[in-house]
Amino acid sequence: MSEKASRKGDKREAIVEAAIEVFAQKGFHAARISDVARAAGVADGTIYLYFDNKEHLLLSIFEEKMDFLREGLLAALDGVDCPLERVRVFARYHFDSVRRHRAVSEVLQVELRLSHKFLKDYRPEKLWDYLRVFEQIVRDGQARGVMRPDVDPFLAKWAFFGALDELGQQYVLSRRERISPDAAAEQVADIFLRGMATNAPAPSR
Amino acid sequence: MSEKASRKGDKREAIVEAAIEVFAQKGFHAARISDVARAAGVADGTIYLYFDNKEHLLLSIFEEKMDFLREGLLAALDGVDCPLERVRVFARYHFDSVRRHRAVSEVLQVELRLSHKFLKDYRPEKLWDYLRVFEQIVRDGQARGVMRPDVDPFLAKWAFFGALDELGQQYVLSRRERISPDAAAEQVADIFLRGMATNAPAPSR
DNA sequence: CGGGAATGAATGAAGCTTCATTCGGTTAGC
DNA sequence: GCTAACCGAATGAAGCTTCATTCATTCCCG
Repeated sequence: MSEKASRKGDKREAIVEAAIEVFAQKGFHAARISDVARAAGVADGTIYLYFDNKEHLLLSIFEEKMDFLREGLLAALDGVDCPLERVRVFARYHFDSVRRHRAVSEVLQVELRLSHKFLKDYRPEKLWDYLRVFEQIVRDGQARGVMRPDVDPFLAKWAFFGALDELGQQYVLSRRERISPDAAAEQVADIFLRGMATNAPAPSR
Repeated sequence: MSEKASRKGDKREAIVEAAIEVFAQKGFHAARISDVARAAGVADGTIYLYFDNKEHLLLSIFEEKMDFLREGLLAALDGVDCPLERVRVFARYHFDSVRRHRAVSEVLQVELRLSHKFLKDYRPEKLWDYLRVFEQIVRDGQARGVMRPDVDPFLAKWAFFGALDELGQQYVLSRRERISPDAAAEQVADIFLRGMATNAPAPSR
């Protein structure tokens, strides 16, 4: 029953998940459509029933997974009021996502950058949405007086993301031998919190 | 005279510089050998007199330019004693390099990551040498008591580099409209210095 | 049986690499 | 001093491989 009911979406879903694994493993460029097809258990041509071309398949992964990540982030932040604490939760959530969705992270870390740079008209709006959450946390923190007003939220956002992303990449590349995601999260949070907080925190409210 | 004396190295050099421009512009994958050859003013086949293959050409760029960057960094740090100040100089030097060698930066930012991840046996030792300078600054700072001992120099190194690299990338991508390299350098330095410094600096010696 | 979904072999473009050939300059012989 | 033989850097057209994509055919469900 349930197998049949979800039949339609199943194949598309299988292709997406297979593509994530294959792209993470070999990289988008080196991955062949036939690799993805084999991993998904479908024929080469079937992929073209669901996606216009190889590139479109990649972009679909970006869009869908970034949406998914952002939603998880908002859920993780839900109920956390203090901007300082929200920064810490952000860092923890990010590294937790890397650990739990390793292949997705690998694809995003490498291919999203590449696509943004070289695909003529692709703008990673979904990534920006994700990061805008951090920017807003900083603005809130400044409005509440718990973060220094001379921090530039725009620059801080990219610095913070760069730190998260680079450590995430090292974690993934090093096959988790050298880096503990938990330690990385606390370290990045510590540095940025001390870096951005006002010396004398305003009274909590 | 001098033209003849330097005749030999000239062509190789021309190819490397042309490749940097072309790779920065189109990306390694999309760049054709014939593009590089045309830009360098040589024939396609000539490139293979100096480089084993396309990939080797790319790796040569990494090796040579990272060496160059590290030497410049050491020169910039020369005579700067205080670890805190050295962090600031590092950040300034990095963004200055991005601004002054935009094409090189673009190639390193994108292709070095890719190569590290997907070329079976390429380890970007030269990048690690560059970053090890930062790690050593932190260790010195801790030994002198001006940086918190609970900062992990290894993690801090990657976080710092991630922040520099991401902002550098945004600067390059945005065609320098939104980001001032100077502001970025000060912002990253500020955050990391406040993030890593001990509250009460030890007496300077 | 009808029709949409799926197949996978065939196609053809793309571009890295090769290599037979060219050509300017250097050496050696007279 | 002049010419001939040689050298090896440089050339660039063509070969060869590698896939992304297509589409005629088959399959299977209702």
